[in-house]
Amino acid sequence: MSLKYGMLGLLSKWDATGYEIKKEFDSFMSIFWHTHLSQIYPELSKLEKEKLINSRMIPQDGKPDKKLYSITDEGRKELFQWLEAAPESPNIKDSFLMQAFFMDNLSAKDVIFQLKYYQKEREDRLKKLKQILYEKWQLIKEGNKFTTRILMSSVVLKRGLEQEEEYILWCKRTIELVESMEHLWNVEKDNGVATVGDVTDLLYRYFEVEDEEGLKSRFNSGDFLE
Amino acid sequence: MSLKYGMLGLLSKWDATGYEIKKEFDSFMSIFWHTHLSQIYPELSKLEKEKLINSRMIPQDGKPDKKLYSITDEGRKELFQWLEAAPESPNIKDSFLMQAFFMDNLSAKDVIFQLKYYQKEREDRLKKLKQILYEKWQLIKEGNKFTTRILMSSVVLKRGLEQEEEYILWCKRTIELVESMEHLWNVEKDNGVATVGDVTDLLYRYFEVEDEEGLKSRFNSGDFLE
DNA sequence: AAATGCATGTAATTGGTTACATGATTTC
DNA sequence: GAAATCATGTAACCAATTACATGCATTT
Repeated sequence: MSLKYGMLGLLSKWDATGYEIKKEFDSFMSIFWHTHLSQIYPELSKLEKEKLINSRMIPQDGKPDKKLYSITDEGRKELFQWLEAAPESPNIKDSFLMQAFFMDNLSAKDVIFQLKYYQKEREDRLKKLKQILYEKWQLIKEGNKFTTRILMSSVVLKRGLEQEEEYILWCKRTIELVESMEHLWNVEKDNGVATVGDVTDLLYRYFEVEDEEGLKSRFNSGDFLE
Repeated sequence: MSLKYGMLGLLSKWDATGYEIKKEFDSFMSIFWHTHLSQIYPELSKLEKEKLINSRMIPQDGKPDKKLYSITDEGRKELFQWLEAAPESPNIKDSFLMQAFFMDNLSAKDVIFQLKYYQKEREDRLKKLKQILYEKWQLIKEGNKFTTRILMSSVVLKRGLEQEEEYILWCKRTIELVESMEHLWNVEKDNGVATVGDVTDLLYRYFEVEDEEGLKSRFNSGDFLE
């Protein structure tokens, strides 16, 4: 349902072709969404049928003709209605975390390998983000105008950066933890048991608490009765 | 594609019915996935046809009969293959961030309202998570066994907590920033302009940097040539 | 010569959501 | 008396991905 509004949102700023919309989804908007050309084109046709946007053909030389879309007044109205509507409650789908959740089936070495691999993926994402944002920052400084548009892009970008940085940090800390608990895998292989006491110090450090009380207050927000 | 493995993963730990699987997705696994009963039941039938799981009917009194599923050796094999496979690159879909990205179309007051609303959603999620985790922690302490299974759940849970806490913090900081920049909306209404210089101090604080150099080094990781 | 970019789309398939359908028991 | 819990499913629909299809210009 959100793709529609992402497209209307873009077209509320500039006229664009499907191809250009896709590029925007691949750069800045990759912070919060991703889609395919084969989804964009039918969606554009649909929005045009609903009269939320309209199009005109632009002939080009040396390049294929393009179909430039503009938002209509009805389109703007529908966009604003969505912006004012109650935000959807988050429904996260993080397939890597799902994988990690079941990685006790792997050897410690393999777990670390997967974590390092994924850390790199996130680092690449962060690098790409920073590149996009550095370019935007140069443009903003040149124009020397600070608008609400720039403000709202900036806060979203901040979230994007944070998200990547935090995930990378988690990967690093988790790799360290698994390394320091590698013996757990051997203990289990020999049908032995490790007690909770054996690992409390490592756990406290990982959860960034001082002691049992810290862990308790981290898990227990003190308002169970709701 | 991941739902399949989430279900196989669960069934690799305990036998379960569709209804029980759903409950697990609604509690701990809500950190990284969500689904519906109407997706789980057909998926179970499909997995049984593929011989990755099998089922037996359990009659109950006072409650409807239930269909208990177990994983097969082939199912385990396919699960392990997935665990060893290269993690998918993240494809985030965050409809609230998309909304926020276009909120320059709203008044500052409305932006703040939406941010506060969403902050509360995230706070509720965090509270729920903490509750689940506190209960798990009690169980772990009682059992006094620390296994690789508990380790991998713990690291995933850490990520879940972090994610919520960071998002809430971002909401708070962004509300503050928008409040302190409310004048931008009035400036634009009067067709005026605010210069970048007018807001640099606020931006530095928001991006947690000291000065232009800090901002630059935050955006520019120094490795553009890749 | 091969790959990438520009530019548009369709078709087939899979994945996910909402609505519908049933029915007993327990809790508020 | 109403709502929630337990328990299973189907049907319809919408969203998203992968594969297919074309073709010229530019870059490697």
